[in-house]
Amino acid sequence: MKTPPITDAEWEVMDALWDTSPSTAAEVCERICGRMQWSPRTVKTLLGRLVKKGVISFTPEGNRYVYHPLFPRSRYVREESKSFIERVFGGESTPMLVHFVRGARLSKDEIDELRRILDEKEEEDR
Amino acid sequence: MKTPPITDAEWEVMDALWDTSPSTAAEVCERICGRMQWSPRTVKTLLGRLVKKGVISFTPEGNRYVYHPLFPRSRYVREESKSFIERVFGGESTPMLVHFVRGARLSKDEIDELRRILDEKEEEDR
DNA sequence: CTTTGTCGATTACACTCGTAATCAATCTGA
DNA sequence: TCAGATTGATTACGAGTGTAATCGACAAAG
Repeated sequence: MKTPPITDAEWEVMDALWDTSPSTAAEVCERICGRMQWSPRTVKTLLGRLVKKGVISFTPEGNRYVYHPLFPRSRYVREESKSFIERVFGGESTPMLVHFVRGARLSKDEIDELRRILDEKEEEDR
Repeated sequence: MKTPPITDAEWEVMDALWDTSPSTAAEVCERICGRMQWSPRTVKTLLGRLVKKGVISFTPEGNRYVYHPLFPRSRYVREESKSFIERVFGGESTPMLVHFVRGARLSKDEIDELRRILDEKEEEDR
């Protein structure tokens, strides 16, 4: 099943749900309405749209709905990454890596971690 | 000067312009209308919007305009990257690097190149 | 000169997004 | 039991987007 595309505002809601689910609209709002300066209505609208898109689902519980994601976050990370790399680096992920590693500010530890990962990759390649 | 945000369709046009500029509307269309299945009208609309946004400019030449970008591509790459990392990795670029290096398929040469970059970074950090 | 094609400018139009208000049903506290 | 709070559903509405068509000016062709 293909993941439906979601917008910026919807990501915000999804992040709350991926973080803790299932959650009611009120619970989601509690986690993001402050930071986003959103009315609870806005959150409900977004939840409704996400349901209609098939990105989340819900279970009625008393008079309210308890919402839960239908896809793991990693799935969306993968797709967002793909379209980002596609658009900005023409689909080539190695130049992208070079670009970012070159531009990153990295501590000694982080540099070592990346070296370790490269070592592993070299291993498994053989 | 802050770069105005541009949409997906506008990126397509910008890519053509970054690739070869200055260019007339017809030249841009020649490069992308086929792939995008766009009418030349569409390209002209987009060029007009980009001008109005202040992303490109033009010089009248005879009865037509010759368009050119006002910002280098790298500038937009930087900003797109920032908002992507913001959204998907919560602004933390090191976890992002780890994620991508881990997931990449890299040749021996590419692994070595990345090692070299890491070495350089270690140098300059000291 | 007149016709025909092309240019940029203006206008179109349905769809999406962000941001909510309203409404009908239902729960809850007094 | 009854008024107020809360829920999801429906509706709103301006700005932005994708995708063009139309219009008036001008240039090239005949």
